[in-house]
Amino acid sequence: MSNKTSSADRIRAKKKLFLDREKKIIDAALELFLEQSIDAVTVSKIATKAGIGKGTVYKHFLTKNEILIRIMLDYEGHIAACLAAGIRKTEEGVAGAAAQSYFKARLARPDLDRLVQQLEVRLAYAEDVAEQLEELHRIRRSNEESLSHMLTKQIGAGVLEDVPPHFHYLACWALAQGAVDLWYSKSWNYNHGDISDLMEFITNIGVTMGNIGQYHPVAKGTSKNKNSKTS
Amino acid sequence: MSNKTSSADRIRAKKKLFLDREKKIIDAALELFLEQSIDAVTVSKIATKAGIGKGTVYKHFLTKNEILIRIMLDYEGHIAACLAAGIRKTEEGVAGAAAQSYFKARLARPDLDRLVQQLEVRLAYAEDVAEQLEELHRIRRSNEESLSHMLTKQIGAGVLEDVPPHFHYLACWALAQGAVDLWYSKSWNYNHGDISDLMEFITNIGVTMGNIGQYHPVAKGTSKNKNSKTS
Amino acid sequence: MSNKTSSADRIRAKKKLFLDREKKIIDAALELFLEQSIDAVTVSKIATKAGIGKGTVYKHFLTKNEILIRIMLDYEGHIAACLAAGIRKTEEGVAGAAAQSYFKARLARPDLDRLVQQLEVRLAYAEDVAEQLEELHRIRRSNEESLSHMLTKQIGAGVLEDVPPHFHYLACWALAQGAVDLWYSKSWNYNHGDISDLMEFITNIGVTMGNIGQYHPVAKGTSKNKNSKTS
Amino acid sequence: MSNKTSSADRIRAKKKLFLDREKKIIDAALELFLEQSIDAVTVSKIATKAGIGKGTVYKHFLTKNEILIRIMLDYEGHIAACLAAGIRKTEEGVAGAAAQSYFKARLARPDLDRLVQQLEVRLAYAEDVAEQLEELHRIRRSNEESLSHMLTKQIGAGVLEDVPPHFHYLACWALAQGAVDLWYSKSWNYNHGDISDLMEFITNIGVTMGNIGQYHPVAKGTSKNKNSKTS
DNA sequence: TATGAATGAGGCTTCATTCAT
DNA sequence: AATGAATGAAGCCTCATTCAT
Repeated sequence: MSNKTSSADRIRAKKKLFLDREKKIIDAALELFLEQSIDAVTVSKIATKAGIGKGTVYKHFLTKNEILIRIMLDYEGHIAACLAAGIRKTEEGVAGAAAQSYFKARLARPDLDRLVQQLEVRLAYAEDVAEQLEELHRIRRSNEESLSHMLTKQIGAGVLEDVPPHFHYLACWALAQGAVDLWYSKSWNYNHGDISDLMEFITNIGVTMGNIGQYHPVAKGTSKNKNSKTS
Repeated sequence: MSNKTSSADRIRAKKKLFLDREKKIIDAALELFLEQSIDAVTVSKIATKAGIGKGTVYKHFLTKNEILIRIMLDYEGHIAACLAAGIRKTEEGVAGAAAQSYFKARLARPDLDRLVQQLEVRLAYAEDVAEQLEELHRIRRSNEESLSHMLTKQIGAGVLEDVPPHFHYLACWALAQGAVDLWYSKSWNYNHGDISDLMEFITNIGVTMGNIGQYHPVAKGTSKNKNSKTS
Repeated sequence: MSNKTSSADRIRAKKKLFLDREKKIIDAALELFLEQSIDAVTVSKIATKAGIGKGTVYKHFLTKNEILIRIMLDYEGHIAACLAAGIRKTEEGVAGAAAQSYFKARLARPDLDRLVQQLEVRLAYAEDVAEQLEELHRIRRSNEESLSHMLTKQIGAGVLEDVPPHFHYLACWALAQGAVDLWYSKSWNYNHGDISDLMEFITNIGVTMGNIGQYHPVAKGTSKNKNSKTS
Repeated sequence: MSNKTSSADRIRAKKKLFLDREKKIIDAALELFLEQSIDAVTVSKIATKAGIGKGTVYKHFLTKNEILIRIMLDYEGHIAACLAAGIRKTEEGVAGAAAQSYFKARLARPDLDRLVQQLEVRLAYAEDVAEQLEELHRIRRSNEESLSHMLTKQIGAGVLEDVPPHFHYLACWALAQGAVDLWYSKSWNYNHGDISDLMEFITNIGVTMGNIGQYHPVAKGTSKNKNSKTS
């Protein structure tokens, strides 16, 4: 009997080892993607960084693209969960909680968020992961119904402008998307010391965009203009 | 004398032919980039599509990357010009003209705009075009001063929220960026029939974001909700 | 335990196989270089001749130039060793042993020697192997000190002409270099049947050049002039 | 009649122009070959340096190789002439004049001499200039008969060692060849300030190699060893 | 089961030569 | 006659994937 137990243990241990290795691969890939050009990341490098052999990588992922898609799925799952939580809060009465959560989630790791955007572009035409890519979109859309329901209510309440409800969340998505791009854009002179204030400013816009009625600019420490007229 | 003239003519004709060929290459590249994955576009394919030999491409561009950067520079120059025109209008009193122009310009050819975004990512680490990439950023920044000046005035006038002026145009940039992404995103269920209304909605947000005071939702035909409560 | 042993054995066998393949590549390259123009030898041809895939070559050598440099280093190492042995003999009292050894070594495989000379010219401006090229020169110079020491002694003893010691070995080097060129020169009418006698004649000069005092022409069977006046 | 004359003049002028241009091409090629790697010299560069169009080059030379061979033939013709003059002097009684002239000629422009050596290697397998290459060898051999005749006499006189006469001039050729290589070799530590003394030393060896009887080391200023025992 | 050597398709680029003007 | 744009063969190298050990 102890034999059986130890055998089961061994199997379990092996499984754990296998899963650990999978995570190692993902992490290694992620690290590499974030520190260098995407094209520069080869399967070889990933394997080396993960501390395993190149062949082993293919025991876990059928193709290189599957590693990429896996990173994307993991990330989008996380974002979707955050959004879902935000939606729940909104439904419980906290106005703007959904957008707030969404922005916060996406701006928490802008580097990773941007990476996922870029990976998506690479894989757009990849046939070997077309199905998983569809899964990715499904995850993104997973909250659409709740969002629509929520927004329709708010439109009905006169809080939000009366446009098709998806206009609201799509605009919100667009702004978040752009905010992430902005974070890493080399095109602007702005002082990067401002970055969190800037993101707060943008988040605030995202939370209130489409709102009807008085716009409430303020926000705690956003204004850094000493001699502002409103102060 | 007629000899001289015809000789000059001939040279001029040759130069024109040469420049035409350059445009042909760019156009061929563009067409291919827009219809398939960027990695799938090879110099060979470009040459074939342009109806010329592979070697000829290298008479016009030092490297493949120079073709890409050229596409980008051409485009960004156009955008910058549109923005500059908008800024002028704003300064002449047309409120929101700058943002309006900017959004219009970028959403006029969202496919091209998106391509340029993607090309930029590819070239981020390319050493052979580092300088031209810097030039690209210079073009983008070329209007920053005018923008800052204009926005500072509007902040002073109490029209815009009192934050560092660049917050305003960066937020605007972010939203435009995201709007373009949205256009081609496959992640959403929304009816693409809506697309121009949606973009108008977003543009409207872009034009008024950061504005203080009453938000004016309407816009001509934006609302398509037949049984909206406000109607 | 047998398991461990066999595992270690397997690893060792693998390593040997790998090194064997390296030798195969070198040999294939060598064979090709010796039978056709250097420019005509492509990596593809080398791989084919070695019976392996093109990509495999790059598992062993970072660039094509590294194959060339490797051939050169191997050869120069051998020559330097021969010279070193000759120097030792000279120091033990065998007059002229160093020069003798040197000539013998270089003329043992004049084709290979000449190839190395030519490869060096090709690589003179190659940036990717600049360092290894320096190593090559280091190998060549590795015996300079011993040579200088030895020659200084002989100059002191009045055996050699009193010029800076390096004059002697450089002259010797030059003659050897030229002798190799001569071997394969197509410019001369001389009967190639003579070749070894000719080389012996030259070697003899090399061994005695710079010697003071009676020159001893003879040498065993060098003279083939039947009706020479001195006979 | 003046018409005819001017027409003839014009033709003559044209011919001169044509020949001038040919020289320009050769000179440009030469200059380039001497200042950079041989492979780096393209027909384009030659044309540019010569100040003419690429196509024009092909009006003068059928292929690129013909330019190379032309450089070689010009040079070898010069060397052969120098040697011929030396031979004449020797026959007039000046001992060693032939070898002396030969060494002097080849060491006058060691860079050019070396270039020709290298070009020869490149063209060894070139089919398009095989014939001209043969011509090159013919030039080199053009003095063989005189040399043989001269040397046979000296052997008969007991001045030179009794070996086939070509042994003597081949050995001499080899040393000259090697001396040129030595000039540009990067493999040696010797002080390049010595170079002309070194070459004089080698020339001296070349002139006396194969001589029977007392070796006369000296030579005017060759010895730089202050405390030499023979002084 | 893990490994990493082997593979070869395919990308970018160069340059001698041609030929229409 | 002079030109230089056009050409495309051919070279080097990369890397995702396979497979024997």
